[in-house]
Amino acid sequence: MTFHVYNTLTKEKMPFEPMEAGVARVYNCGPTVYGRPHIGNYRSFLFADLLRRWLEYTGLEVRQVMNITDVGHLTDDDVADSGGDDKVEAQARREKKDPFEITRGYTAMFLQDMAALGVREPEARPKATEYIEEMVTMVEQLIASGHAYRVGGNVYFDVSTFPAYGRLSGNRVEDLVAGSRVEVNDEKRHPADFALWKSDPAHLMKWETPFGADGFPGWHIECSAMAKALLGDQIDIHTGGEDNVFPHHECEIAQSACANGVPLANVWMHAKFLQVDGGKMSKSIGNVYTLSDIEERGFEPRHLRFALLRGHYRTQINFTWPIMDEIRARLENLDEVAVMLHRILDGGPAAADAEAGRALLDSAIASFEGGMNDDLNAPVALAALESLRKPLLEGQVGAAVAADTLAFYGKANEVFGFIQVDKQTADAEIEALIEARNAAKAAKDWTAADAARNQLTAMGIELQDTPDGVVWRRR
RNA sequence: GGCGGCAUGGCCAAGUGGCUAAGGCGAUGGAUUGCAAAUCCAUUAUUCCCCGGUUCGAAUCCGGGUGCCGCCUCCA
Repeated sequence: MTFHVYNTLTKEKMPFEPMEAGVARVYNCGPTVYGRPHIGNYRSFLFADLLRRWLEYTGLEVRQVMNITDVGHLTDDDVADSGGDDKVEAQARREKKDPFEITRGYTAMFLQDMAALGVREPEARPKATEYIEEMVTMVEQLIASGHAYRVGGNVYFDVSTFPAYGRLSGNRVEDLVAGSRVEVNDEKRHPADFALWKSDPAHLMKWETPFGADGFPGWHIECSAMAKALLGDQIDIHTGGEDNVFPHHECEIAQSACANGVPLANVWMHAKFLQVDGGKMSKSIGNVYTLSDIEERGFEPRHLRFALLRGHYRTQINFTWPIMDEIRARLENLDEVAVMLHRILDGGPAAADAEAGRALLDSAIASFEGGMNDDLNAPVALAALESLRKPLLEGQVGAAVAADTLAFYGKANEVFGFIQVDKQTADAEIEALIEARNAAKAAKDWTAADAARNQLTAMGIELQDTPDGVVWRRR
């Protein structure tokens, strides 16, 4: 089975076929760095990471680009004289800092969180401020080809020149006008036209361009320009959160297609929003969590990674603390699968027949790959990994199969990235305590034996007394 | 007002026309244990939000209702 992906543009699952054999070009819409990213943001970035890792698993070279938006989008595009109210500048005023300091600081925070969550570095993380020239070039092209028009220092895209506008989101231009709640902007020929470039002397982040001395880019042009600069006119997959569908991606599609003459992306994939406590997360409820909040509650970043990848990316999933507790328990069990496999490879008890369990492994692999190939069905793939545990506990796995299982488990974890697959080694202190307890047990000195065990428990070491002696694992 | 998504056991989460509705977490009883933990055995949805309909047959399709969520306005 080949990898099938759901394409928001066609509303269908289709086999994924990269334009260039063996290479997938992927662009992910990244964060606007005006604040600390929260667990909702993480979900869509983790989805992008999962996609990239699965493409790699299938043998493709992945050329992945995720932008960093360090120019604030306007909070209100329709008011021409918006007074420079953009999110980055608003935050800068709140913190009494230079807007460039703001974006630098939050970019660093974002990258730190991504690293902690085990997100692989994309090929490039372009910053919008470093591609102003490319944006200007694209805007000029759009003007020259009649898809955009200037009104003073402002430039707007003319949606009437792109009939497919609205296809991605299912919006019709007429409805957009009817549903518009914002003031009519007299400058625009059509209310649905969107800004490519704006000018405002009061703006702090501004650039001198052919459109004026005090300009800054519109909402959507940066992604079109950066995708083109780094991946080419046409790419395989473009991803983002579901909120990006409209207007952001709809506008990208229009301006890129009109500037480049080819469709921007063949496949558009969108991750659903994360809910918290069964609803929208909100600052007033106080459940807009960041990675630090997760860690303060005693969880590791990989627990959150698991929690956010546990559901299919196109279904809305919920985040609650009890769910995190469940995740912790599940992850301990997944870790233990690796522990048990290492134990067998080190000569521990295994099924007499070295090939025992082969069929179980084969079906787990088939189920894992089948799940992921079906539009990244992570729950099915995870179930396949969890199904490996029982045969191991029951001693149904032979030495040869254990070796192959461990190899597969490692590969599978290259995709999920939250399981402890490497062998857990004991240090001298742990060995000594285990020895001390064994000795105390032999002498029936239960107080001393329990003291040693409690000490190990405090160190996160769980002892398991088996008929073959004591074994341990980290918890 | 316009457009769209989702609703499966105590919890999480697959399944989208046909074997006994995956898998996990948890719970209860028993075994085991110096006591625990871990483990093993057994039990834990005759049923898939509600009401109709289509069909030999539906959790899966259609109509209506209810609830939650999203987009249309910055947002992953």
